[in-house]
Formats: sequence, structure tokens, C-alpha cells
Amino acid sequence: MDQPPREISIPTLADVARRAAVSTATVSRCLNSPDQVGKKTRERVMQAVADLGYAPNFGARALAAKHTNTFGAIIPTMENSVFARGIQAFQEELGRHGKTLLIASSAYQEALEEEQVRALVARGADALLLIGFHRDPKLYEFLKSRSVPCLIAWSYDEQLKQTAIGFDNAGAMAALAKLVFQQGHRHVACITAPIASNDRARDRVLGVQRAMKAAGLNPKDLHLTQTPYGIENGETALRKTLAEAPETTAVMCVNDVLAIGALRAAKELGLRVPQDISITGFDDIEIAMLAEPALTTVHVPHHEMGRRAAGMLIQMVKHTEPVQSVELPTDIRLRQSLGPAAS
Amino acid sequence: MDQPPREISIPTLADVARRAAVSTATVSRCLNSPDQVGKKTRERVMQAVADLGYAPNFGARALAAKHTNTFGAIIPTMENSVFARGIQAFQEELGRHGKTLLIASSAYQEALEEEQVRALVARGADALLLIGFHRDPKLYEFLKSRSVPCLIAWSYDEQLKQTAIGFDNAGAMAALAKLVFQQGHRHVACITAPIASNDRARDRVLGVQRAMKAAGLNPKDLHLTQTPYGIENGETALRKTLAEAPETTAVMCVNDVLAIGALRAAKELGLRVPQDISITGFDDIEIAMLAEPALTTVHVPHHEMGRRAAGMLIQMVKHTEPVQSVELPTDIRLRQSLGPAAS
DNA sequence: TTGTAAGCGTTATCAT
DNA sequence: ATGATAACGCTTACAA
Repeated sequence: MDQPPREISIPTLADVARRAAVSTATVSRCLNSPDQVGKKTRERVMQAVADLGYAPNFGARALAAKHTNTFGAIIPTMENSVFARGIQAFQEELGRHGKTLLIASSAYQEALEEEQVRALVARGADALLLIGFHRDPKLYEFLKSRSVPCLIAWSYDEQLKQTAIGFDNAGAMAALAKLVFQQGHRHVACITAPIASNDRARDRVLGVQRAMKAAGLNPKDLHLTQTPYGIENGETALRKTLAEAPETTAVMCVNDVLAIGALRAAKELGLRVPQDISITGFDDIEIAMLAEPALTTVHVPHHEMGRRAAGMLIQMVKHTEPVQSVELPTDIRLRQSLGPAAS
Repeated sequence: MDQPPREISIPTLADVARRAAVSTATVSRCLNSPDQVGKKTRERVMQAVADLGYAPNFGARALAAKHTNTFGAIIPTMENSVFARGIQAFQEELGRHGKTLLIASSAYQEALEEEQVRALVARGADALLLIGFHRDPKLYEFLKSRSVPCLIAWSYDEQLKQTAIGFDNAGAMAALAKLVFQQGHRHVACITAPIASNDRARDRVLGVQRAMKAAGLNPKDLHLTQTPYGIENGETALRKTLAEAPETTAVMCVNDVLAIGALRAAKELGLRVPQDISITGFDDIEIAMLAEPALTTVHVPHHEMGRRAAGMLIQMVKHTEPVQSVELPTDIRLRQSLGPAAS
């Protein structure tokens, strides 16, 4: 009856090896490529692992193996489901391949995102999922120098050199705007997130302007209100918009959250939607359908984007053939918040 | 003119040391406790760090230092804002103290949560934030054996030995139920998440039953429908509830997401809320106020909970004095979805 | 104030 | 199939 080792300290590979009367190399192999080791030995080792409650030390493993099977993702916010659903799918797919996902949130702050990128890389992330193209080129260089593959999601741009999976923000918004103009609206305003640091918002505004041109309107006449993210900000923005451009009959918001805020403000102002004013969003998050009236918006395949992003990124870390960017289709969900222009 | 080292590989501490003509120990000190090193030396080292674009290797650091300044949190879902807001606050507060947060999502699956705990501990999490008490006692032992402090959030229970920050789920729900009974409802049903593995859900149901007793009703008469998380599941659950107990005049859901689903189902069934049926939720997430009619629910101080959880956990890793559990107050938000019982 | 050197717990390359 | 053993990059006594 050998004295079981008291649980005085955390068991290491060496402890397991000792107990199973094999070398540490064998234990390591048992854990990482079990088929390279004899059945009997393997069973003995696994028993020892179980007995001791052994769990590998990640730091040591990362140090020795130079990869971590850990991917990182940085999302602008967790405050709503826009990114949550895509990321959840991303995580599930990674899990299926034995990868772990580390998530960080940048709260829509560029400096914070940079910090998170470095933190994630420092902690050994094998690859990164980032949202949108816009960021300091130095960050891309940093990632390259560390050979950490990086995939851009939620945006797609043929021009740019980064591999991406996303959709045509401008095109989708233009398609929606076309519908708005078809309803007879001539005085359209746009409520947007700050476009300086958010290419998705910028592209969506450009989409509206492109559609204006096509409809024979002057893109410069588009009334633009920029505001940070948030329902309350959407409310304020609508009030501001209507104060500055009272002739507005349709307000196109670059995301659903701002649109929900606008919707609420319209109600507070006693305006009927869509009779007095039409409102549209983008993303098709859950509240879009739940809102009263339900929100006309652009539906984005969040789930599929997340799932496929995982597959692409896994390919990228294998760094065999280069991975092609993927453009996903979007479609418009016509609901009650958009109606004909009041005459 | 010395040849600058080509960016062939990632710079290490030794590279920095060489370039600054000091020992690796000095570089390490410069980085970790700068005041222990002479000003001139420090400047030289920092210059070398900058020149080389050096960033410490996390694995090596964790291995040597045995702590990581990294905390972990495992939340049941990211699909809605219930946990997102609390975690965001948690992260912000940790950031203020120089800690990094790693987030994982268990998708409400116990086995997955266990895996995530081990993954987080393995990657050196100094402490963990977990939601609710319910989990295999072995997990708690595991954490203890690894001396990883663990704080339970969203639940509070004087009896239990785990340090926690949360609120009185049963009490809050009982208070809401009391209001429901005051409105004359006698046939109340409850739609809940699976109570076997979710102490928050279980306590909330118990709260309803406690209030029934106080109102002179038999707690056993409570009609209970269990369903997984999700708006659609809430819809199905309401249909099932009304099929089984058509006399029901009020449905209390253990969270807002199920309640929103119930609300939607009621509308589809042509029932007016609250004239024909009253519906209540729990959590007060954003959609509660946006729903039509707006949802009567229990408001939980997510943000404060997250912020204070960070402070508590930081205390706990210092393992000086034991940290006291904290019970946060909740309050009821009366909105249109609750009305008098149809007579 | 600074340097030397012994770990930290794995993985991976060779042997055998 | 298994074992020795040299990395891996950093921290931290201890020495100077």
C-alpha cells in the first residue's frame, strides 16, 4: 500500500510519470497523441492522471509547444446581441475543433482594442478575430511580426489586403435606401455611429448616398447625425435630427439599437410610425422584430458568419494555402416601421 | 554601425538584455518593479525594449511567476444582455486594477462549464467569477486544491459556504408575486428555466410559492412549465401552459426572455395583455421596457453587481482577510403587462 | 544597484 | 513503444 501523495501541491507531469512508472515524455504523448503509445501503458497513465487530478499547466505548455489552441476575439460591445450571436457560433465551431476562445470587449474604443490585441497575443492566442477593418496599421504589422493570423469579420472589402468575412455594408444599405425612396420619401436623414473610426457605419452611410444619387437626389443633401452607440443616444439623435431638418419623412439608422431609440423618441414626440415618419435599422437583432411597430432592417447572417469565420481562421493558422475572403449575402426585412412618405 | 537584428524572430528578454548590455534580471526588474533599478540603466533598457518591439511572453511569465493578473468569468449565455452588462462592468473595474478578464460561455450546459473552469484555471486564471451556486461539488474542490478563489454572482444565499454577490431571488420573486395576487389573480402559472441545474430559476419559483402560501393559496396548485432558455421557448411554453391550465390569468416567467416569448405567444393567440392575461418577467433587460405592452419585471442592479464583484475578487486573491458575501437590493418595475385579473 | 543561476512544467528531438 | 534530455522565456533568491 503505497502512501498516496498528499494533496499538498498541484500535481505535475512528473508526478503522473512517477505514479505510472513511465517517463514524462510518455505521459505527454498520452495526453497529446494517445495513439503513439501502447494500450496498457496508456491505461496506466490515464489512471494516474485521474488519481492525481492532474491538469496540464498552460503556461508551461505554451512555452514548450509554441501554440496554445487558443483563439482570441475582440468585439466592440457585449451590450447587445449584434455580436453575441456571431461570436457564440464562432465559439461553438472552434470548440468542435478543440480550440478555446478568449473574448475581450473594446467598448468601441480604439485604444482599448489595441491593448486587448496585445494582451491576447501575449497570452498566446494563435489567431485573432477582429471586427471591421479600421485600426492603426501598426497593429496589423504587429500581428504580422508575431505571425498571428487575423480575420476581419462584419466587413468585406475587395480592395483591402486583410482576409475578411462579411458583407457589403454599402450595398445592403443602398438596397434598403432604394426601397425607402420607392416609398416616395425625398427628405431622408441618417443617424449614424461615429464614422471616423467605424468603417461599417461609414459604408452604410455611403450606401444611402449612393442610392440618393441613383434616385436623382443630391447625396450632399443627406442630413447626418453622428452619435455614440446606445438606445438613449438614438433617442437624442432623432430629436436633434427633427429639430434641424423638420421636413424629414424617413430616418435611416446604421444599426438597430439607434433605430430603436429613434422609434422611442418618435413615440414620445407624438409621431406615428410609419404614418408621420418612417424609421429603418440595420442588423436585425432580436428587438427589431419585437419593437412596435416592428423595425424594417437589413438582416445579417450572424450565425453563419461566426461559424464560417472559425473554419477560415483554423485554415489560416495552418498557413498552408492562403484563405480567400468571403462575402455573405444580406437581405432586407420589410416590417411596419417603413411606410409611404406622408404627402 | 552595428547591424540591427533582422526581424527574423520574436525578441526575448535576453535580446533586450544583450542590446542594453545588462543582465536579463535587470530587464525583468525594469519591467516589473522599475524603481528597483537605476535611472540610467532603466532608460537604456526601455530604449532597447522599444527598439526591439519587445513584448513579454505570457506563458513563460506565468510559469515563472505563478500568477497572471488574469481573471476568468464563465457566463451561461451571451445571447442577451442579462449577463453582458454585469460582465462589462466587471471587466471595466478589473481593467482599472490592471487585470485582464477572460470570458467563456457555457451555453447553460453544466458539462461545458466544468470544461471552461478547467481551461481557465489551466491558462492561469488567478480567480474566477461564476454564476449561481449550482455545480458539481468536485469543481469547488478542484478550485480549492488549486487555490483559485471563486466568487459566485447573481445569487445570494447565507447558508452556503461560497462567497457570493447577488440578490435574494426568492424574496424578489415573492414580492412580485404578492403584487400579482393583490391584483386579484388566483390562477397563476409559472414558466421557468430547468430548475434542476439553475438555482436562480428554482429560487424564483420558490418565491412564487411562498407568496401563494401567504395569500392563502396552495403552493402545490402552481402550474409549472419548464423550458430551455430562449424567446421561442417562451412562446411554446405559454401555449402549453394555456392548453393545460386554461383558467390561468397570470403567467410569471423566471426571466425576461421567456416572458417576451410568452407575450408574443399571447398576441398570436389573440389574447390582450393585460386584459385577458397578465405576464411578468425577471431581470429588467432592455427589451422589457421596449416590449408592447412593456413588461412588469424585477430590476436587478447588474452594473453595480459587476463592479463590486471585481473589487471583491481582487480582495480574495490577496487572501488576507476573508471577504464577506454581499446581498444587493432589487426592485420591482411595474409596467403595463400586469393588470387586474379578468373577473 | 546589478549579475548569476536555479528553477517553473511542458514538449520535442534523439536515442534506444 | 518508450526514455533522456535539451530547450522554451521568464522570475527571483542569492551573491557580489
